[in-house]
Amino acid sequence: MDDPAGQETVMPSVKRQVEAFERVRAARQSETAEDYVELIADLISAQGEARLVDLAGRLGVSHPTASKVIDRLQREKLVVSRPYRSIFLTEEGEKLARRCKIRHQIVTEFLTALGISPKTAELDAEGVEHHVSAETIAAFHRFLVGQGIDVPDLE
Amino acid sequence: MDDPAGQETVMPSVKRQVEAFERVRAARQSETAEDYVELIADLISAQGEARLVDLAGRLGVSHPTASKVIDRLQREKLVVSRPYRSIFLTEEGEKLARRCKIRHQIVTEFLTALGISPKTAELDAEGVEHHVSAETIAAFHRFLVGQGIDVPDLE
DNA sequence: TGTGAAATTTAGCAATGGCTACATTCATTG
DNA sequence: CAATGAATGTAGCCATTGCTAAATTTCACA
Repeated sequence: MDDPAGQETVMPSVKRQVEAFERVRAARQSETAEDYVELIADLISAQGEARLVDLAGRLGVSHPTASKVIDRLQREKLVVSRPYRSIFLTEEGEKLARRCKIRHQIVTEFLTALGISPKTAELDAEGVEHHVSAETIAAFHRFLVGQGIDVPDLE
Repeated sequence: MDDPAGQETVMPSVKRQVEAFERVRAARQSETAEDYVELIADLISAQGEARLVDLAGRLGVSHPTASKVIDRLQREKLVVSRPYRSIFLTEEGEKLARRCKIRHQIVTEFLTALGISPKTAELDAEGVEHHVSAETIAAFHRFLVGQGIDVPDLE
């Protein structure tokens, strides 16, 4: 009983749809890590160090929650911290943070260039950034360059 | 110790950043519901009914997993199903599905119009769609219309 | 009509990320 | 140098969404 007569069925192939959902689930896995790592990098550059309180405060989350995530990131070698001390990024964490920051900027500027208000652009970018592929980022970048907007290079 | 001298600190305000992260967390809550509801609508329109197996198959997930999510959606009054029977949408579920489908289409067509390959556009749209605000959807829509591309109305 | 395969449900496990409440450590300052 | 308040850690709860394995129901067909 596939696609009964007279019905325009516009569904993606099972294979592609499964692939899409798998990618979304994978992104969900990395989203939290990316947000934390990016924030930690920002805090270090803004305040010289990243404390748990500030992280939790910026994320709008309780400190025990932030603490648990930091534990996970430490297990995943993205972050280092000693008890009661502030949080540092590993090499790998720094690399991830850099990539995320560039991607975040491109998405934000792209949305702004489309005529979206700065506030909405920032709010949406925070969610969208984790789901845009390299190809899409490249397209956003191309668009910005085409508009004569100066934007960080893609390495 | 805010913004030490000689350091260009480009961080959003705490308030806005918290708001952004809160919105992302809220979106995570609704993402699953939206994906399921949209899929159920598609399956019903394509095959006349939505069975658990097909749902799970399309999502790339085990059926017990899909079953648990359906339970939740039923608690949330988006879906109805009797034991061992196929799955239906409530009024509310149908409304949600319609909104999601339109949004999904606009995002996909927008990405495609930007020059992104159809495959990537579909893959990325699946993740992005849950994180674009009404304002951003409107901007995408405007862009498509500006390109002379025909696209469903925003109701 | 009976039976076996397919679909669904149920039980139970794990990881993640929320939370509150409480314990501990650090660091400032009186 | 001791005390107090802020920061951090720990324990334990919950919901969600993954999974596998096993029980149950439905249904089609021999």
